[in-house]
Amino acid sequence: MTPNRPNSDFTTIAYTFFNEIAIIDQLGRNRFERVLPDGLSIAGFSLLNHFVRLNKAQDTPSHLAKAFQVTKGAMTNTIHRLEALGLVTIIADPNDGRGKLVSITEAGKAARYDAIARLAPSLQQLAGLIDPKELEALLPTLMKIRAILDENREPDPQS
Amino acid sequence: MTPNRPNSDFTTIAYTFFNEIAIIDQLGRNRFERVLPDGLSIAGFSLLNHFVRLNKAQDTPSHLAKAFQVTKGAMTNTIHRLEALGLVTIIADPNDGRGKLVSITEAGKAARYDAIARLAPSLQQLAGLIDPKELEALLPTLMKIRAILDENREPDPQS
DNA sequence: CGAATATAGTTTAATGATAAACTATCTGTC
DNA sequence: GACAGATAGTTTATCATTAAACTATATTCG
Repeated sequence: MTPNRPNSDFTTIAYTFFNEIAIIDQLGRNRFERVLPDGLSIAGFSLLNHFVRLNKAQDTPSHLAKAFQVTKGAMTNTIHRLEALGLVTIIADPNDGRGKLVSITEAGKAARYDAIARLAPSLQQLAGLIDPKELEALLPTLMKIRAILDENREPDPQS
Repeated sequence: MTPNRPNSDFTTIAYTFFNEIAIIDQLGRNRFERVLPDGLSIAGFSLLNHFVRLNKAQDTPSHLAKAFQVTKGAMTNTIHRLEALGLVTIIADPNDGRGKLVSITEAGKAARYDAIARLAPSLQQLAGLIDPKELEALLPTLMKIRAILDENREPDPQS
């Protein structure tokens, strides 16, 4: 694709790689979204899942934004939507006048559980079509690449 | 993550996989966007690149939408933006009153070439950090997964 | 202490995308 | 040849996101 220049090999591989990644992301996202209960986005589900998986009682918006690598504005939006659905609560941080503390509610835990249950058939189908070993074999390299991209982005996203 | 249920192995692997994919997509996209000339989006660049790589003189919006797996509305938007920049032309299809034909302009080819040149340093950096062989080794499985997801989505996106 | 700076969160404008409704044209079939 | 249905493209409303400007509170240090 790129006119004669060194590393045009790498260029082609990288281009193909990112292209496949983008399409898989799109298809995976789409498949997931279709199945999520009304009003719950992937971002919202991920946040609920974060609380349950890490067994966290509370977390700050700014820490959440960093954990999910989105801007503070995006996190404000996600949290407020979840709050409107009654799936999280937001309180002022008693120890820091600037901060807030987000907690998952019982309804939030239930919504997460429900979302996982709804997701099951879709995953079941995939499990029959993709060899889990083959999928698993990709993970170490993907994680390595992710870490490299993460460490080497130009400036940080607005933080 | 999922309460005791068969295939919870696969569930965990799939969850991790899609999570890594999403982050890599986001970071890769971001890295790419920063470097693109003003007003040119990844979608726009991909379109220009499509014309040059496949050496196509013309293509229809609907074919392009299918090729890139986006909705017709998204393609309308992408094409109109490129047209506003003078990078493509849009004419009525003489053989089909419903259709249009999109062509890349000389300015469009130049913009694509320029974008690739701007991208080079970023790729150069990555080439030094990621083993091309390791990256390449991922491609067959990624492509297989992409094909499986593609063939097995519930309904087609609005087509 | 007080001023400069950093950090937490919100808001605004813009982007690229989707889904769905809509218009216009084409195609097949009775 | 007409009508039902398919197909091409646009438009509208909505979404999740970013970047940047903004407010408010904390922290650091001279």
